[in-house]
Amino acid sequence: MATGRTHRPATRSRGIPEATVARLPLYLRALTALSERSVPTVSSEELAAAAGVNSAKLRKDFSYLGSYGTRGVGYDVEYLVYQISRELGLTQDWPVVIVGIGNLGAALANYGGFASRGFRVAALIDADPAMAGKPVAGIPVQHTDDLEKIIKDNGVSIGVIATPAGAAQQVCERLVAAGVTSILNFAPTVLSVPDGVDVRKVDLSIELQILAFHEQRKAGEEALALAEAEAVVEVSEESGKGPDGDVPAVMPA
Amino acid sequence: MATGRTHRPATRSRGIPEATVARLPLYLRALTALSERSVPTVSSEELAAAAGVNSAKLRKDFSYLGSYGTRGVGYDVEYLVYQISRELGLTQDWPVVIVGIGNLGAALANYGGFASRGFRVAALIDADPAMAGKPVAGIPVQHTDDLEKIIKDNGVSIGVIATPAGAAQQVCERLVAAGVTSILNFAPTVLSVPDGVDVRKVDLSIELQILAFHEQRKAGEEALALAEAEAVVEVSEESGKGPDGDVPAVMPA
DNA sequence: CATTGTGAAGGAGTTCACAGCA
DNA sequence: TGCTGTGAACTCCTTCACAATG
Repeated sequence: MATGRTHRPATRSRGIPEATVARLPLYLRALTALSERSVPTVSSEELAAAAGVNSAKLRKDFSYLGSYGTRGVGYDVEYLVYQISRELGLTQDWPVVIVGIGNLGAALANYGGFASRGFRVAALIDADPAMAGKPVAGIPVQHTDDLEKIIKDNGVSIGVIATPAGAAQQVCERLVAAGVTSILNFAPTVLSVPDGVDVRKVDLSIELQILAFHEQRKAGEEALALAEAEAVVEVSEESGKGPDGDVPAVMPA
Repeated sequence: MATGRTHRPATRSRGIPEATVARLPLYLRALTALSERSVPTVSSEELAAAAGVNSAKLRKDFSYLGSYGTRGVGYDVEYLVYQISRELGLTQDWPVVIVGIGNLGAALANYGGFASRGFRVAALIDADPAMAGKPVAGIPVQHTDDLEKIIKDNGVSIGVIATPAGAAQQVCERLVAAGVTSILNFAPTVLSVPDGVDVRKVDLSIELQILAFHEQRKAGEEALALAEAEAVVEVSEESGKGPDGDVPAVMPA
């Protein structure tokens, strides 16, 4: 779901599957918790439970990184933390800019987990001149006019867009032009970017809509189960196409 | 990625693939924009471009809903908006509660796109007694003590968790016990829930870590490309196992 | 002998390419 | 003629089940 376009066939890269990459942060979090409790080793079964995945999947995921476990014993927690951190590129420091310091942008700036793992909020940028200079989460907000300079001066390659939908594409283009190659988009828009730029999106309303779909389905199944229990099987199983009996031919607004 | 566990084999349900469900909101958004510009019909090619997917995929997705297009012409915008809305369950109203009114919770409460499509913030809940009664986004915050009553009085089935990680699992359990069956989790924790409850998670730091992985890979490829360009092919292609030459045998903190 | 690491089977999602239809 | 709808091929991911092994 991440980028859509894969980067390139990659000259015999040790291709870690995208699905695996997406789970590594989950494992890392679980491992970090174990590490803080000074647990020395952990089995695939235990770790899988903590991360909310199945153990075969976890073992296969780890097998892409190398053979870091010990048969009969499990995995060394500290060592795995290090290996996964390195694989994810968290042993280096990633300066990040957040563009759009509204409610959400401010919340992101204040988010603690940010700094914890290799990420550092290098700058906050907003288009509102009234915001300029005002500190948010201890960092002074800078004006959009200086975006390019800020990116370059700080060597930023990861940008977070938390602007209104209307501004997102333009901000995105400026970020990319200034050298950003990874974007985390909170604006409800599809961003188009050149090849080689990664975009991930976080979209509240999409998530809610997906939940609503399942919620509705549950209600439907409940009703169905009830009907079946009552053995009142009178469902006319044969509508031309659309799986659905009473739909207006034209929509009612 | 949503729930992990599928709901049940479903008595001959018209199984819309999960991947398709996850794209329907995207199509809906693009269609809504077209609708607002009074565009009457749209081809799979155009709509796919607007939604950022490929047209074959879009056509296959729509084929799961039914045959709503016209060959040689395209899709009727208004009709599709209605069909997708209905499929997603957006023709009804979904009361939602947000638990945890910190920076993020407040940002979510203020988020406009919320109300736009079938969702209504029925209540805001926080554990801090000092917050009680204080209005956020025009809605008075209520105390966690009343959580169960609030859920039941409002017939809430979708809950949003925006608490700190430590509180999330407990809040989740109370929500579920009170009747919530869909949860959108912003806390950086794995929630465990009984069967039949859907959880979707939104996790900033996971997204950033995934971006960092790709970012690091880009840097590596760049270096590789450079090396190749200089034709200095002196890569010793044979390290026992771990795809990596200089790793400390034990991690350095 | 408990637990990893992994071939092989199975399933889900994507893309191709073209038949079918307005 | 132009565009949809879809079987079939393909790629990616997950799960099974067991041989390998510290």
